[in-house]
Amino acid sequence: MENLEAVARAERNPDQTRQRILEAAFMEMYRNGFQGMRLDEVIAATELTKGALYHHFPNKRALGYAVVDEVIIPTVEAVWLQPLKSSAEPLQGLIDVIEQMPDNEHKPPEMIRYGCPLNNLAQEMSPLDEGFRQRLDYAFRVWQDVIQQTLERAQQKRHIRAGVNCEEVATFIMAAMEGCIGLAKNAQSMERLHVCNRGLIQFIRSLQPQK
Amino acid sequence: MENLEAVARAERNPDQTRQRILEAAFMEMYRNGFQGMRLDEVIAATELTKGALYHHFPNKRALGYAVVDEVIIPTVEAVWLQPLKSSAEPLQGLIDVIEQMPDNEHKPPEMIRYGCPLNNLAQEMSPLDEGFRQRLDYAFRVWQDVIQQTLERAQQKRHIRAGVNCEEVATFIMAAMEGCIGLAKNAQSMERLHVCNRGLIQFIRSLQPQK
DNA sequence: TTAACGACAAACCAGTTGGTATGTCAATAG
DNA sequence: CTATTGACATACCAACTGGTTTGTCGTTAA
Repeated sequence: MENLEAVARAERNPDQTRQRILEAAFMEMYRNGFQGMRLDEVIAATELTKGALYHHFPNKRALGYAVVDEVIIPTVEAVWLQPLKSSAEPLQGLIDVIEQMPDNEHKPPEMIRYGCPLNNLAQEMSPLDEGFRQRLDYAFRVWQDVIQQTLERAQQKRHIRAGVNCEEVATFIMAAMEGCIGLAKNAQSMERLHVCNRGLIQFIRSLQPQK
Repeated sequence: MENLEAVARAERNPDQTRQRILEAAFMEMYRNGFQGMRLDEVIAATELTKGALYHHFPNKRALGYAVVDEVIIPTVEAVWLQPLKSSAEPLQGLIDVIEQMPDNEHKPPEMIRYGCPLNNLAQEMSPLDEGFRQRLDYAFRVWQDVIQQTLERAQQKRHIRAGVNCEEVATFIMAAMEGCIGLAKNAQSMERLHVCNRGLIQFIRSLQPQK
């Protein structure tokens, strides 16, 4: 009785099944893009069936949206935003996040090989699908806000000059980070990521007051 | 006789046919990515047939490679590199190129809507196909070299500090440019491109000697 | 004059893809 | 005890997609 229930619970757990689908779909989208993701591959990875997938998601697009909302955005928040929010030294915290970028989130090769999941999807889908675009734009704006707040904290501590336009600079830093990752991904070179990041850090340091 | 030849030449011009295919394929790839490009759409745009397409290109991938080699790379050279090479004032020339970015190459909306053809393809294909990756990596390196040479000229003219590492900075500038375009594309906002570009120009100005 | 060839056209094909219709089965409500 | 429902499984399909085969026709070389 107990045993049977346990088995049944293990085999039939809708929330867990849904989560497995989301994670498999994320990996497929990360590697092949949304258009390149094949539902058959998601099914194979989850060891489920097409019926199961279409029970949880009405179509491919809805699955893609759910991956953005429930996987990508929470991951960005956890990996990029949380460390910034919680750093006591805002400017150094920002530099630390950039320097630790390659080690973060996924194993190092993953990031060099496939780039940033958020930006990948944005570049692929934003001209093609307004639903994707809006979701990804939201993610970028949240991210930018956190960078901006970090810069403003640094400004209050006199770690960067008073004349610096924090909103403008935050926009640029975020764009530059994505640019660095993209370039390193195309070169398939960790060295290139480091070189590029050093340029970015040099920019951030240039915001400091001249002694 | 003359007339017949002229008609025949107009209707049967292999080089021109090939070029028409390349241009139509480029537009399809620019809008939908390589994987998203449908050969049927290329055929429809050229008003040719599948037989004609496969007469000029052995398969889809070879067509994609040819688009990179014969359309994208020459365009990058003409639009981005030539102005830099020929500018008498290197540093201001670099800034001008960035400021005129939205107007350049294609009509303004085109660039905001679909981004940079080179970077789009790089982000989509570099993890999936080594042939694409190498071609696009070559394009990025040529581009970077030109920026680096421009910076070195500026350095000789004492327009930027002697201590600046021109290779590192060139890498970063190129990455940041792509990042700015990508961000603006996701936001579908020209204003955002300008904001982001101002950050980049601020960085370039920070390389100047302090007075 | 004719055989070969280059440049395409038309028709066709096999594999893949997103999506659907139907069936099964255990849990739960009444 | 039974009807219903949620959570899947199985089988299937129409549309599409890259690619191939075969055919046409004007030009060119021998």
